Amino acid sequence: MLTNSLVPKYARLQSIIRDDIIAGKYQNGDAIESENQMMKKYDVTRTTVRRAIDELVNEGLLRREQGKGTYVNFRSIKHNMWNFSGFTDYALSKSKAPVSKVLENVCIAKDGRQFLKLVRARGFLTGGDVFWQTIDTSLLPLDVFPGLERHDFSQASLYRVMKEAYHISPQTAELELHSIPSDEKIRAILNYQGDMPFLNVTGIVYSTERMEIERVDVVYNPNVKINIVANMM
Amino acid sequence: MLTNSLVPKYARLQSIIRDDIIAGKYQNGDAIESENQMMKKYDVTRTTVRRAIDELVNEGLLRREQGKGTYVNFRSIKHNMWNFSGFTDYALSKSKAPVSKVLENVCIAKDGRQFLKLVRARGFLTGGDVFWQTIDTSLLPLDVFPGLERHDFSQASLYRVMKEAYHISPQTAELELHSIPSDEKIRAILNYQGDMPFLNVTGIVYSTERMEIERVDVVYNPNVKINIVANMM
DNA sequence: TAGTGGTCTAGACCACGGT
DNA sequence: CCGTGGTCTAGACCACTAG
Repeated sequence: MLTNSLVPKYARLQSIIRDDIIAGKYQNGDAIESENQMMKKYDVTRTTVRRAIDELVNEGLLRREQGKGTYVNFRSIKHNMWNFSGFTDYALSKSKAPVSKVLENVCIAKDGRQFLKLVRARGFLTGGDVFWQTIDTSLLPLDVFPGLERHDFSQASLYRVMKEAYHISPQTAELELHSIPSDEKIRAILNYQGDMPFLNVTGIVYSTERMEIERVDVVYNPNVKINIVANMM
Repeated sequence: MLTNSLVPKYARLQSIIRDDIIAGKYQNGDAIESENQMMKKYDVTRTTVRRAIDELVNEGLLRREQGKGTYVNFRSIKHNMWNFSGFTDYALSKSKAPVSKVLENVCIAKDGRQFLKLVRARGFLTGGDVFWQTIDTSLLPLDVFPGLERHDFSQASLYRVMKEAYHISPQTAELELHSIPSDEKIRAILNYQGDMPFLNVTGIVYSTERMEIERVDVVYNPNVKINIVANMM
């Protein structure tokens, strides 16, 4: 059933199950086939079946119940993230497909300098659905990054372009945390149905040479878990 | 090394590794021991080692690189203007008079342990007026701090008591950020007139000996500026 | 080439839930 | 009782990285 290929078996099985769920083969709350059934059906070991299911549980699409079965679970997704090291790398490190939608991309003047204003919705693509995580607004000084406005940031990673095209790396961010009220525009962009207010982080990113390279403003989907580790000494 | 118990081996190994990271045995970016080394050291199979590491990768604390190793991934906050290094010291450093009002001070049981639950409003006294900054809820394990409930925390600094009476110092906090809706009770306690939602930080504080010494839940007055410096490399 | 992580097999025993 | 998911062993082969 699952013959050899470049992509691992567990990943292909994962896609098969996810497609079944998205296609509506199972309804929300339905039990999927048992691990034993899948072993035989796809001629793989239980380890491989479990790995495929593990990934889907992590995506939030499935839920296990010991002694009973594995159930379809359409609910909010939890991600641990602290995305100032770059959303793209974060997504890839979790084997998720990062998606960016450019909402605004203009050159503006501020404080006597020219900036590229870049507004993007960021999310993960999973089985045809996008789970929107953040709305990122970046102000990028064009005297530091001349020609930056010609990149397509729906595809390219901002920090990767900084490093590879300009040889500038972000090092430190000075940030300020806010809580902001629920807002219809934000809710629409993030496709967020709940009533919670939003977490908003603004600040300035500095390069290894202590140059100011970005002013950031990030609004997080309340479904995103944001964890940090603070040193107290 | 990992003898039988109720909690699975991979989870205990996971805790060991995480504690090592939090305790600073590895710096950010350091490679941890290889899977093979851990197999021998803890006398478990590679599957178990990998499971423990998988969980930590999922938490965002580790990152794997094929052919190279597994690296510590957390981004520590360099210095924080907020309360986790001690509200009292923070206030004094700003030449303000700290004020605490104890809202609740009870012993409770949770997870089979006894805790002191301490709820305090914290603020600055300026010209006869108090500007309330935060509402701190602390759960303090009484097996770690026997007799803690006899202190008067409207006067005493919690962290000072920890250090001086118990010789235990907070070192690291693992925190989660939330935005929570405006709430009449909170508004009343903080004497906050506006309509902004609140920033809420919850987490666990660890001592220099990697012991869990406090569970915190802090709600901030929206008038408070919360700044952090994040290291991105 | 030696060491690392990535995948996979073929078993085993356990705890839990429902019949 | 049987079937479910939860944990674990003891291997194997692979792809990748670095000296």
